Amino acid sequence: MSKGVTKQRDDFSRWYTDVVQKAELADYGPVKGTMVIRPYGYAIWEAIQGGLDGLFKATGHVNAYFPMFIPESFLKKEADHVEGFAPEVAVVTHAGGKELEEPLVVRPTSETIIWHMYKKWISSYRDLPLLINQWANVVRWEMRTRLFLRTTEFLWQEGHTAHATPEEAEEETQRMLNVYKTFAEEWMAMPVITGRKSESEKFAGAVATYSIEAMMRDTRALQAGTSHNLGQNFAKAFDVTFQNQNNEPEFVYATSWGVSTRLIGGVIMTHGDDKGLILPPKVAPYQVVIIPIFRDSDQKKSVMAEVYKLTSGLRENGVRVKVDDDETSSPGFKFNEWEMRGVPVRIELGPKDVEKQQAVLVTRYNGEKSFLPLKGLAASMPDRLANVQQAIFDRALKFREDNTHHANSWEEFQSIISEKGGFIRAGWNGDAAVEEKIKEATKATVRNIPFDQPDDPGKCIFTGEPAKYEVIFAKSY
RNA sequence: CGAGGCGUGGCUCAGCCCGGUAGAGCACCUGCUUUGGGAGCAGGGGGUCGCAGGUUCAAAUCCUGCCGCCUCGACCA
Repeated sequence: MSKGVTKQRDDFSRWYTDVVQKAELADYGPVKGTMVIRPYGYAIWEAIQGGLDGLFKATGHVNAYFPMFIPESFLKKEADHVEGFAPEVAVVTHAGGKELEEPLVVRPTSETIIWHMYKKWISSYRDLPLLINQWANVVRWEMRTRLFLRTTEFLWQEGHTAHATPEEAEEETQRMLNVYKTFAEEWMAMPVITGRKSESEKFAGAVATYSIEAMMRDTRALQAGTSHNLGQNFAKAFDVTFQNQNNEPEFVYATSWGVSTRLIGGVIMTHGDDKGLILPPKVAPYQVVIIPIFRDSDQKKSVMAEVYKLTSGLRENGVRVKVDDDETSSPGFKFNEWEMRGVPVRIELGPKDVEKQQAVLVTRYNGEKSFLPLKGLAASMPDRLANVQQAIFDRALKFREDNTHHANSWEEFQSIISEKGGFIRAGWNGDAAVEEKIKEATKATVRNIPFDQPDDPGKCIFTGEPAKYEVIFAKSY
Protein backbone atom coordinates (compact mmCIF):
# COMPACT_ATOMS: atom_id res chain seq x y z
CA MET A 1 0.00 0.00 0.00
CA SER A 2 1.54 3.27 -1.07
CA LYS A 3 1.21 6.38 1.03
CA GLY A 4 -1.87 8.53 1.14
CA VAL A 5 -4.72 9.24 -1.23
CA THR A 6 -5.52 12.02 -3.69
CA LYS A 7 -6.75 15.07 -1.78
CA GLN A 8 -10.49 15.67 -1.90
CA ARG A 9 -9.94 19.20 -3.07
CA ASP A 10 -7.68 18.14 -5.95
CA ASP A 11 -9.96 15.48 -7.40
CA PHE A 12 -12.90 14.17 -5.40
CA SER A 13 -13.57 11.22 -7.72
CA ARG A 14 -10.02 10.02 -7.50
CA TRP A 15 -10.06 10.51 -3.74
CA TYR A 16 -13.10 8.23 -3.66
CA THR A 17 -11.60 5.43 -5.75
CA ASP A 18 -8.30 5.69 -3.87
CA VAL A 19 -10.04 5.34 -0.52
CA VAL A 20 -12.21 2.43 -1.61
CA GLN A 21 -9.18 0.51 -2.76
CA LYS A 22 -6.66 1.51 -0.13
CA ALA A 23 -9.06 0.89 2.74
CA GLU A 24 -9.61 -2.52 1.09
CA LEU A 25 -13.35 -2.11 0.84
CA ALA A 26 -13.63 -3.32 -2.74
CA ASP A 27 -11.76 -4.13 -5.90
CA TYR A 28 -12.64 -4.37 -9.56
CA GLY A 29 -13.93 -7.68 -10.90
CA PRO A 30 -12.76 -9.08 -14.25
CA VAL A 31 -16.05 -8.28 -15.99
CA LYS A 32 -16.62 -4.62 -16.79
CA GLY A 33 -18.54 -2.87 -14.06
CA THR A 34 -18.36 -5.71 -11.56
CA MET A 35 -17.06 -5.33 -8.04
CA VAL A 36 -15.47 -7.62 -5.51
CA ILE A 37 -16.55 -6.57 -2.04
CA ARG A 38 -13.58 -7.32 0.17
CA PRO A 39 -13.90 -8.52 3.78
CA TYR A 40 -13.63 -5.06 5.35
CA GLY A 41 -16.22 -3.61 2.97
CA TYR A 42 -18.46 -6.61 3.42
CA ALA A 43 -18.29 -6.21 7.19
CA ILE A 44 -19.76 -2.71 6.75
CA TRP A 45 -22.51 -4.21 4.61
CA GLU A 46 -23.19 -6.81 7.31
CA ALA A 47 -23.54 -4.04 9.88
CA ILE A 48 -25.96 -2.21 7.58
CA GLN A 49 -27.91 -5.40 6.98
CA GLY A 50 -28.10 -6.10 10.69
CA GLY A 51 -29.42 -2.65 11.52
CA LEU A 52 -31.95 -2.48 8.71
CA ASP A 53 -33.15 -6.03 9.15
CA GLY A 54 -33.96 -5.25 12.78
CA LEU A 55 -36.02 -2.22 11.70
CA PHE A 56 -37.84 -4.27 9.04
CA LYS A 57 -38.73 -7.00 11.53
CA ALA A 58 -39.87 -4.38 14.04
CA THR A 59 -42.34 -3.10 11.45
CA GLY A 60 -43.75 -6.56 10.80
CA HIS A 61 -41.81 -7.70 7.75
CA VAL A 62 -40.40 -11.16 7.11
CA ASN A 63 -37.60 -12.28 4.84
CA ALA A 64 -37.88 -14.65 1.88
CA TYR A 65 -35.90 -15.42 -1.25
CA PHE A 66 -37.03 -15.40 -4.88
CA PRO A 67 -35.06 -16.75 -7.86
CA MET A 68 -32.56 -14.71 -9.82
CA PHE A 69 -33.82 -15.93 -13.21
CA ILE A 70 -37.07 -14.50 -14.52
CA PRO A 71 -38.86 -15.57 -17.73
CA GLU A 72 -38.41 -12.75 -20.21
CA SER A 73 -42.15 -12.57 -20.79
CA PHE A 74 -42.75 -11.52 -17.15
CA LEU A 75 -40.87 -8.30 -17.62
CA LYS A 76 -43.08 -7.38 -20.55
CA LYS A 77 -46.32 -7.58 -18.62
CA GLU A 78 -46.14 -4.09 -17.16
CA ALA A 79 -45.67 -1.52 -19.92
CA ASP A 80 -43.74 1.17 -18.03
CA HIS A 81 -41.68 -1.41 -16.22
CA VAL A 82 -40.39 -3.12 -19.37
CA GLU A 83 -39.72 0.22 -20.99
CA GLY A 84 -37.71 1.34 -17.99
CA PHE A 85 -35.64 -1.76 -17.55
CA ALA A 86 -35.30 -3.39 -20.98
CA PRO A 87 -32.10 -1.51 -21.93
CA GLU A 88 -30.25 -2.67 -18.86
CA VAL A 89 -31.22 -6.32 -18.41
CA ALA A 90 -28.83 -9.19 -18.97
CA VAL A 91 -30.54 -12.01 -20.88
CA VAL A 92 -29.64 -15.69 -20.72
CA THR A 93 -30.28 -17.37 -24.07
CA HIS A 94 -28.30 -20.57 -23.70
CA ALA A 95 -28.04 -23.09 -20.88
CA GLY A 96 -27.34 -26.78 -20.56
CA GLY A 97 -25.60 -26.69 -23.91
CA LYS A 98 -28.77 -25.66 -25.75
CA GLU A 99 -30.60 -22.56 -26.77
CA LEU A 100 -33.47 -21.95 -24.34
CA GLU A 101 -37.09 -22.06 -25.53
CA GLU A 102 -37.71 -18.79 -23.71
CA PRO A 103 -34.83 -16.49 -22.76
CA LEU A 104 -34.39 -15.72 -19.07
CA VAL A 105 -33.56 -12.32 -17.71
CA VAL A 106 -31.32 -11.87 -14.72
CA ARG A 107 -33.41 -9.81 -12.28
CA PRO A 108 -32.80 -6.08 -12.36
CA THR A 109 -35.43 -5.96 -9.57
CA SER A 110 -37.98 -8.59 -8.55
CA GLU A 111 -41.45 -7.07 -8.85
CA THR A 112 -42.45 -9.34 -11.72
CA ILE A 113 -41.45 -12.69 -10.28
CA ILE A 114 -42.77 -11.72 -6.86
CA TRP A 115 -46.16 -10.66 -8.19
CA HIS A 116 -46.31 -13.86 -10.22
CA MET A 117 -46.02 -15.71 -6.91
CA TYR A 118 -48.32 -13.37 -5.02
CA LYS A 119 -51.10 -14.33 -7.43
CA LYS A 120 -50.87 -17.85 -6.04
CA TRP A 121 -50.72 -16.76 -2.44
CA ILE A 122 -53.38 -14.06 -2.22
CA SER A 123 -57.08 -14.78 -2.52
CA SER A 124 -58.78 -13.04 0.41
CA TYR A 125 -58.48 -9.83 2.38
CA ARG A 126 -57.43 -12.18 5.18
CA ASP A 127 -54.17 -12.85 3.29
CA LEU A 128 -53.34 -9.15 3.47
CA PRO A 129 -51.23 -7.30 4.18
CA LEU A 130 -48.39 -9.43 2.88
CA LEU A 131 -45.10 -7.93 4.04
CA ILE A 132 -42.05 -9.59 2.51
CA ASN A 133 -38.46 -8.45 2.15
CA GLN A 134 -35.58 -10.12 0.39
CA TRP A 135 -31.83 -9.62 0.57
CA ALA A 136 -30.44 -10.31 -2.87
CA ASN A 137 -28.17 -9.39 -5.72
CA VAL A 138 -29.49 -7.74 -8.87
CA VAL A 139 -27.95 -6.99 -12.25
CA ARG A 140 -28.33 -3.83 -14.27
CA TRP A 141 -26.13 -3.34 -17.32
CA GLU A 142 -25.16 0.27 -16.75
CA MET A 143 -22.97 2.21 -19.14
CA ARG A 144 -20.84 4.01 -16.61
CA THR A 145 -20.02 2.32 -13.35
CA ARG A 146 -18.29 3.28 -10.10
CA LEU A 147 -17.46 1.08 -7.14
CA PHE A 148 -20.44 0.87 -4.75
CA LEU A 149 -22.28 3.77 -6.39
CA ARG A 150 -23.21 2.08 -9.62
CA THR A 151 -22.03 -1.41 -10.49
CA THR A 152 -23.33 -3.99 -12.92
CA GLU A 153 -24.21 -6.36 -10.11
CA PHE A 154 -25.04 -5.04 -6.66
CA LEU A 155 -26.41 -6.22 -3.35
CA TRP A 156 -29.56 -4.77 -1.89
CA GLN A 157 -32.77 -5.48 -0.07
CA GLU A 158 -36.12 -5.13 -1.76
CA GLY A 159 -39.35 -5.06 0.20
CA HIS A 160 -42.53 -6.06 -1.66
CA THR A 161 -45.82 -5.61 0.10
CA ALA A 162 -49.45 -6.21 -0.81
CA HIS A 163 -52.38 -4.35 0.70
CA ALA A 164 -56.16 -4.22 0.59
CA THR A 165 -56.53 -0.45 0.24
CA PRO A 166 -54.70 2.43 -1.42
CA GLU A 167 -54.46 4.18 1.93
CA GLU A 168 -52.67 1.24 3.50
CA ALA A 169 -50.25 1.06 0.57
CA GLU A 170 -49.48 4.75 0.82
CA GLU A 171 -49.00 4.43 4.56
CA GLU A 172 -46.58 1.54 4.07
CA THR A 173 -44.64 3.44 1.40
CA GLN A 174 -44.12 6.34 3.75
CA ARG A 175 -43.44 4.17 6.77
CA MET A 176 -40.54 2.47 4.98
CA LEU A 177 -39.20 5.76 3.69
CA ASN A 178 -39.09 6.87 7.30
CA VAL A 179 -37.34 3.65 8.29
CA TYR A 180 -34.69 4.57 5.71
CA LYS A 181 -34.42 8.09 7.06
CA THR A 182 -34.02 6.79 10.60
CA PHE A 183 -31.41 4.30 9.51
CA ALA A 184 -29.46 6.79 7.40
CA GLU A 185 -29.40 9.40 10.15
CA GLU A 186 -29.10 7.32 13.29
CA TRP A 187 -26.86 4.52 12.03
CA MET A 188 -24.90 6.04 9.20
CA ALA A 189 -24.90 9.59 10.60
CA MET A 190 -25.95 10.72 7.13
CA PRO A 191 -28.59 13.46 7.15
CA VAL A 192 -31.21 13.03 4.42
CA ILE A 193 -34.06 14.94 2.88
CA THR A 194 -37.27 13.00 2.37
CA GLY A 195 -39.57 13.84 -0.47
CA ARG A 196 -41.34 12.73 -3.61
CA LYS A 197 -39.60 12.16 -6.92
CA SER A 198 -40.69 14.05 -10.01
CA GLU A 199 -42.57 12.13 -12.71
CA SER A 200 -39.47 11.83 -14.85
CA GLU A 201 -37.41 10.32 -12.04
CA LYS A 202 -39.94 7.93 -10.56
CA PHE A 203 -39.61 4.14 -10.69
CA ALA A 204 -40.73 2.39 -13.88
CA GLY A 205 -44.17 1.07 -12.98
CA ALA A 206 -44.82 3.15 -9.87
CA VAL A 207 -47.65 5.55 -9.10
CA ALA A 208 -45.34 7.55 -6.84
CA THR A 209 -41.71 7.27 -5.78
CA TYR A 210 -40.30 8.78 -2.61
CA SER A 211 -36.61 9.10 -1.86
CA ILE A 212 -34.06 10.05 0.72
CA GLU A 213 -31.39 12.36 -0.66
CA ALA A 214 -28.05 13.04 1.00
CA MET A 215 -25.30 15.54 0.30
CA MET A 216 -21.81 14.26 -0.32
CA ARG A 217 -18.67 16.20 0.65
CA ASP A 218 -18.28 17.50 -2.90
CA THR A 219 -21.81 18.94 -2.41
CA ARG A 220 -23.38 16.64 -4.97
CA ALA A 221 -26.55 14.74 -4.16
CA LEU A 222 -26.83 11.00 -3.66
CA GLN A 223 -30.15 9.19 -3.83
CA ALA A 224 -29.68 6.84 -0.92
CA GLY A 225 -32.96 4.95 -0.87
CA THR A 226 -36.34 4.80 -2.57
CA SER A 227 -39.84 3.71 -1.61
CA HIS A 228 -42.53 3.22 -4.25
CA ASN A 229 -46.27 3.20 -4.15
CA LEU A 230 -47.06 0.85 -7.03
CA GLY A 231 -50.83 1.27 -6.85
CA GLN A 232 -52.57 -1.56 -8.70
CA ASN A 233 -50.17 -1.54 -11.66
CA PHE A 234 -48.50 -4.84 -10.91
CA ALA A 235 -51.66 -6.45 -9.55
CA LYS A 236 -53.32 -5.69 -12.89
CA ALA A 237 -50.35 -6.87 -14.91
CA PHE A 238 -50.20 -10.15 -13.02
CA ASP A 239 -53.93 -10.43 -12.32
CA VAL A 240 -53.65 -10.49 -8.55
CA THR A 241 -57.04 -9.99 -6.94
CA PHE A 242 -58.51 -10.64 -3.52
CA GLN A 243 -62.05 -10.90 -2.27
CA ASN A 244 -62.86 -8.03 0.02
CA GLN A 245 -65.19 -8.20 3.01
CA ASN A 246 -68.17 -7.57 0.74
CA ASN A 247 -67.24 -10.68 -1.24
CA GLU A 248 -66.21 -8.59 -4.24
CA PRO A 249 -63.02 -9.16 -6.24
CA GLU A 250 -60.54 -6.27 -6.16
CA PHE A 251 -57.00 -5.72 -7.39
CA VAL A 252 -54.35 -5.69 -4.69
CA TYR A 253 -52.39 -2.51 -3.85
CA ALA A 254 -48.61 -2.77 -3.84
CA THR A 255 -45.45 -1.13 -2.58
CA SER A 256 -41.77 -1.80 -3.03
CA TRP A 257 -38.73 -0.21 -1.43
CA GLY A 258 -35.01 -0.73 -1.47
CA VAL A 259 -31.55 0.35 -0.45
CA SER A 260 -28.33 -1.03 -1.80
CA THR A 261 -24.59 -1.29 -1.32
CA ARG A 262 -24.64 2.28 -2.64
CA LEU A 263 -25.14 3.21 1.02
CA ILE A 264 -21.51 2.27 1.58
CA GLY A 265 -20.52 4.80 -1.07
CA GLY A 266 -22.73 7.30 0.73
CA VAL A 267 -21.08 6.78 4.08
CA ILE A 268 -17.62 7.13 2.51
CA MET A 269 -18.49 10.39 0.77
CA THR A 270 -20.44 11.85 3.69
CA HIS A 271 -17.71 11.61 6.31
CA GLY A 272 -14.33 10.81 4.73
CA ASP A 273 -11.34 13.15 4.72
CA ASP A 274 -7.85 13.30 3.23
CA LYS A 275 -6.62 10.64 5.63
CA GLY A 276 -9.26 8.20 4.37
CA LEU A 277 -12.50 6.78 5.70
CA ILE A 278 -14.36 8.00 8.76
CA LEU A 279 -16.88 5.40 9.83
CA PRO A 280 -19.84 5.99 12.12
CA PRO A 281 -19.39 3.71 15.16
CA LYS A 282 -22.70 1.95 14.53
CA VAL A 283 -21.64 0.52 11.18
CA ALA A 284 -17.88 0.31 11.75
CA PRO A 285 -16.53 -3.25 11.61
CA TYR A 286 -14.15 -2.26 14.39
CA GLN A 287 -15.14 0.58 16.70
CA VAL A 288 -11.84 0.63 18.54
CA VAL A 289 -8.38 -0.47 17.42
CA ILE A 290 -5.70 -1.04 20.02
CA ILE A 291 -2.08 -0.62 19.01
CA PRO A 292 0.39 -2.08 21.49
CA ILE A 293 3.85 -0.55 21.57
CA PHE A 294 6.97 -2.24 22.96
CA ARG A 295 10.67 -2.83 22.32
CA ASP A 296 11.67 -6.03 24.03
CA SER A 297 10.04 -9.15 25.35
CA ASP A 298 9.75 -7.83 28.92
CA GLN A 299 7.90 -4.78 27.72
CA LYS A 300 5.82 -6.92 25.38
CA LYS A 301 4.74 -9.06 28.30
CA SER A 302 3.60 -6.21 30.51
CA VAL A 303 2.04 -4.21 27.68
CA MET A 304 0.14 -7.17 26.26
CA ALA A 305 -1.20 -8.06 29.70
CA GLU A 306 -2.82 -4.61 29.93
CA VAL A 307 -3.97 -4.80 26.31
CA TYR A 308 -5.81 -8.06 26.91
CA LYS A 309 -7.36 -6.75 30.09
CA LEU A 310 -8.58 -3.66 28.24
CA THR A 311 -9.78 -5.72 25.29
CA SER A 312 -11.93 -8.00 27.38
CA GLY A 313 -13.27 -5.01 29.30
CA LEU A 314 -14.29 -3.37 26.02
CA ARG A 315 -15.90 -6.57 24.77
CA GLU A 316 -17.89 -6.86 28.00
CA ASN A 317 -19.19 -3.39 27.24
CA GLY A 318 -20.31 -4.50 23.80
CA VAL A 319 -17.55 -2.72 21.88
CA ARG A 320 -16.20 -4.21 18.65
CA VAL A 321 -12.46 -4.08 19.16
CA LYS A 322 -9.42 -5.07 17.11
CA VAL A 323 -5.95 -5.55 18.57
CA ASP A 324 -3.31 -4.92 15.93
CA ASP A 325 -0.47 -6.97 17.38
CA ASP A 326 1.29 -7.55 14.06
CA GLU A 327 4.98 -7.21 14.89
CA THR A 328 6.14 -6.81 11.31
CA SER A 329 4.87 -3.28 10.87
CA SER A 330 5.64 -0.20 12.92
CA PRO A 331 3.19 1.72 15.11
CA GLY A 332 3.38 4.70 12.78
CA PHE A 333 2.38 2.55 9.86
CA LYS A 334 -0.56 1.17 11.82
CA PHE A 335 -1.76 4.64 12.80
CA ASN A 336 -2.02 5.60 9.16
CA GLU A 337 -3.46 2.25 8.13
CA TRP A 338 -6.36 2.35 10.61
CA GLU A 339 -7.01 6.00 9.92
CA MET A 340 -7.35 5.08 6.26
CA ARG A 341 -9.84 2.42 7.31
CA GLY A 342 -11.86 4.86 9.37
CA VAL A 343 -11.86 3.16 12.77
CA PRO A 344 -13.59 5.68 15.10
CA VAL A 345 -11.26 5.34 18.08
CA ARG A 346 -7.60 4.32 18.36
CA ILE A 347 -5.98 3.38 21.62
CA GLU A 348 -2.19 3.33 21.92
CA LEU A 349 -0.74 1.41 24.82
CA GLY A 350 3.00 1.28 25.52
CA PRO A 351 5.47 0.87 28.40
CA LYS A 352 5.09 4.48 29.53
CA ASP A 353 1.34 4.02 29.73
CA VAL A 354 1.56 0.77 31.68
CA GLU A 355 3.72 2.54 34.19
CA LYS A 356 1.27 5.43 34.55
CA GLN A 357 -1.76 3.13 34.23
CA GLN A 358 -3.10 5.18 31.35
CA ALA A 359 -3.75 4.87 27.62
CA VAL A 360 -3.54 7.25 24.70
CA LEU A 361 -6.87 7.65 22.94
CA VAL A 362 -7.26 9.32 19.55
CA THR A 363 -10.63 9.96 17.93
CA ARG A 364 -10.57 9.62 14.18
CA TYR A 365 -13.05 12.28 13.08
CA ASN A 366 -11.25 15.22 14.73
CA GLY A 367 -7.81 13.81 15.48
CA GLU A 368 -8.14 14.71 19.14
CA LYS A 369 -5.63 12.99 21.40
CA SER A 370 -6.14 12.40 25.12
CA PHE A 371 -4.41 10.54 27.92
CA LEU A 372 -6.87 8.60 30.04
CA PRO A 373 -6.59 6.36 33.10
CA LEU A 374 -6.99 2.68 32.23
CA LYS A 375 -9.39 2.37 35.11
CA GLY A 376 -12.90 3.02 33.85
CA LEU A 377 -11.80 3.41 30.23
CA ALA A 378 -13.64 0.33 28.94
CA ALA A 379 -16.83 1.27 30.75
CA SER A 380 -16.77 4.78 29.30
CA MET A 381 -16.35 3.60 25.71
CA PRO A 382 -20.04 3.16 24.74
CA ASP A 383 -20.69 6.78 25.69
CA ARG A 384 -17.62 7.99 23.84
CA LEU A 385 -18.72 6.13 20.72
CA ALA A 386 -22.23 7.54 21.01
CA ASN A 387 -20.70 11.02 21.19
CA VAL A 388 -18.66 10.36 18.06
CA GLN A 389 -21.77 9.08 16.29
CA GLN A 390 -23.64 12.28 17.18
CA ALA A 391 -20.72 14.58 16.40
CA ILE A 392 -20.21 13.30 12.87
CA PHE A 393 -23.94 13.53 12.20
CA ASP A 394 -23.95 17.12 13.42
CA ARG A 395 -20.94 17.93 11.32
CA ALA A 396 -22.53 16.42 8.19
CA LEU A 397 -25.79 18.26 8.86
CA LYS A 398 -23.97 21.57 9.25
CA PHE A 399 -22.09 20.90 6.04
CA ARG A 400 -25.36 20.30 4.20
CA GLU A 401 -26.92 23.44 5.62
CA ASP A 402 -23.86 25.52 4.77
CA ASN A 403 -24.11 24.28 1.20
CA THR A 404 -27.84 24.66 0.71
CA HIS A 405 -28.89 27.85 -1.03
CA HIS A 406 -32.07 29.61 -2.03
CA ALA A 407 -32.30 31.06 -5.50
CA ASN A 408 -34.69 33.85 -6.36
CA SER A 409 -33.90 34.29 -10.03
CA TRP A 410 -32.76 32.17 -12.93
CA GLU A 411 -29.51 34.14 -13.13
CA GLU A 412 -28.84 33.59 -9.46
CA PHE A 413 -29.65 29.90 -9.88
CA GLN A 414 -27.14 29.49 -12.68
CA SER A 415 -24.39 31.30 -10.85
CA ILE A 416 -24.90 29.27 -7.67
CA ILE A 417 -24.78 26.00 -9.61
CA SER A 418 -21.66 26.95 -11.52
CA GLU A 419 -19.77 28.70 -8.71
CA LYS A 420 -20.81 27.14 -5.42
CA GLY A 421 -22.63 23.92 -6.21
CA GLY A 422 -24.62 22.29 -3.43
CA PHE A 423 -28.38 22.08 -3.03
CA ILE A 424 -30.64 24.82 -4.24
CA ARG A 425 -34.15 25.14 -2.87
CA ALA A 426 -36.23 26.87 -5.49
CA GLY A 427 -39.74 27.00 -6.92
CA TRP A 428 -40.81 24.79 -9.84
CA ASN A 429 -44.01 24.82 -11.81
CA GLY A 430 -44.07 21.00 -11.98
CA ASP A 431 -43.63 20.88 -15.74
CA ALA A 432 -41.37 18.05 -16.95
CA ALA A 433 -40.27 20.09 -19.96
CA VAL A 434 -39.00 22.84 -17.66
CA GLU A 435 -37.19 20.27 -15.53
CA GLU A 436 -35.48 19.01 -18.68
CA LYS A 437 -34.47 22.48 -19.80
CA ILE A 438 -32.93 23.25 -16.42
CA LYS A 439 -31.02 20.00 -16.62
CA GLU A 440 -29.70 20.80 -20.08
CA ALA A 441 -28.63 24.27 -19.04
CA THR A 442 -27.01 23.44 -15.70
CA LYS A 443 -26.80 19.62 -15.27
CA ALA A 444 -28.77 20.07 -12.06
CA THR A 445 -31.89 17.94 -11.63
CA VAL A 446 -34.86 17.91 -9.30
CA ARG A 447 -33.64 15.62 -6.52
CA ASN A 448 -36.99 15.49 -4.84
CA ILE A 449 -39.98 17.53 -3.77
CA PRO A 450 -39.43 17.73 -0.01
CA PHE A 451 -42.32 16.87 2.29
CA ASP A 452 -41.19 19.90 4.22
CA GLN A 453 -42.82 22.64 2.09
CA PRO A 454 -43.03 26.38 2.80
CA ASP A 455 -46.49 27.98 2.94
CA ASP A 456 -45.79 29.73 -0.34
CA PRO A 457 -43.48 28.00 -2.82
CA GLY A 458 -42.90 31.29 -4.63
CA LYS A 459 -42.27 31.52 -8.35
CA CYS A 460 -40.90 28.94 -10.76
CA ILE A 461 -37.20 29.58 -11.02
CA PHE A 462 -37.19 29.08 -14.79
CA THR A 463 -40.51 30.46 -16.06
CA GLY A 464 -41.40 32.93 -13.34
CA GLU A 465 -44.89 31.41 -13.13
CA PRO A 466 -46.38 30.63 -9.71
CA ALA A 467 -44.51 27.55 -8.47
CA LYS A 468 -46.28 24.33 -7.60
CA TYR A 469 -43.64 23.29 -5.11
CA GLU A 470 -40.33 24.23 -3.65
CA VAL A 471 -37.90 21.53 -4.73
CA ILE A 472 -34.27 20.53 -4.23
CA PHE A 473 -32.11 21.05 -7.29
CA ALA A 474 -28.59 19.60 -7.38
CA LYS A 475 -26.07 17.81 -9.48
CA SER A 476 -26.25 14.18 -8.54
CA TYR A 477 -24.46 10.86 -8.66
C1' C B 1 -22.49 3.82 -30.31
C1' G B 2 -19.49 8.88 -31.21
C1' A B 3 -14.61 11.34 -29.73
C1' G B 4 -9.80 10.92 -27.32
C1' G B 5 -6.06 7.91 -24.64
C1' C B 6 -3.62 3.43 -22.85
C1' G B 7 -1.99 -2.06 -22.80
C1' U B 8 5.82 -3.68 -20.31
C1' G B 9 7.02 -8.22 -12.96
C1' G B 10 1.43 -7.81 -8.02
C1' C B 11 0.85 -1.98 -8.50
C1' U B 12 2.51 2.88 -10.81
C1' C B 13 5.33 3.67 -14.84
C1' A B 14 10.26 4.48 -17.95
C1' G B 15 12.24 2.23 -22.39
C1' C B 16 9.43 2.69 -28.37
C1' C B 17 10.68 8.42 -32.01
C1' C B 18 16.40 6.27 -33.64
C1' G B 19 15.36 -2.26 -33.87
C1' G B 20 20.64 -5.35 -30.96
C1' U B 21 21.65 -8.26 -22.88
C1' A B 22 14.00 -5.93 -20.35
C1' G B 23 14.59 -1.51 -16.32
C1' A B 24 13.03 1.86 -11.87
C1' G B 25 10.02 2.93 -7.54
C1' C B 26 6.56 0.60 -4.46
C1' A B 27 4.96 -4.32 -2.92
C1' C B 28 6.96 -9.44 -1.84
C1' C B 29 10.89 -13.09 0.47
C1' U B 30 15.55 -13.93 3.88
C1' G B 31 18.88 -12.05 7.68
C1' C B 32 20.45 -8.40 11.24
C1' U B 33 19.33 -3.86 13.64
C1' U B 34 14.61 -1.35 14.79
C1' U B 35 9.30 -0.16 16.82
C1' G B 36 5.21 6.37 20.75
C1' G B 37 3.19 9.10 13.22
C1' G B 38 4.06 5.38 6.95
C1' A B 39 11.98 2.17 9.97
C1' G B 40 17.33 1.17 8.15
C1' C B 41 21.06 -1.84 5.88
C1' A B 42 22.44 -6.16 3.09
C1' G B 43 20.94 -10.01 0.04
C1' G B 44 17.01 -12.34 -3.06
C1' G B 45 12.66 -14.12 -6.14
C1' G B 46 9.45 -12.67 -9.93
C1' G B 47 8.04 -10.29 -16.75
C1' U B 48 5.50 -15.46 -23.33
C1' C B 49 6.50 -6.64 -23.17
C1' G B 50 -2.40 -7.57 -24.57
C1' C B 51 -3.13 -11.34 -28.91
C1' A B 52 -2.17 -12.85 -34.03
C1' G B 53 0.30 -12.04 -38.42
C1' G B 54 4.14 -9.34 -41.28
C1' U B 55 9.08 -6.71 -42.31
C1' U B 56 14.21 -7.91 -40.65
C1' C B 57 20.18 -11.54 -39.55
C1' A B 58 17.55 -9.53 -35.16
C1' A B 59 11.11 -6.67 -32.84
C1' A B 60 8.80 -4.28 -26.31
C1' U B 61 10.53 -0.88 -30.30
C1' C B 62 8.61 -0.59 -37.32
C1' C B 63 3.79 -2.23 -40.28
C1' U B 64 -1.33 -4.60 -40.43
C1' G B 65 -5.45 -6.74 -38.05
C1' C B 66 -7.91 -8.11 -33.65
C1' C B 67 -8.95 -7.97 -28.32
C1' G B 68 -9.23 -5.48 -23.70
C1' C B 69 -9.31 -1.25 -20.49
C1' C B 70 -9.67 4.03 -19.09
C1' U B 71 -11.58 9.23 -19.73
C1' C B 72 -15.60 12.34 -21.93
C1' G B 73 -20.88 12.34 -24.00
C1' A B 74 -26.31 9.50 -24.52
C1' C B 75 -28.63 5.45 -19.39
C1' C B 76 -29.11 4.99 -13.83
C1' A B 77 -30.19 2.22 -6.99
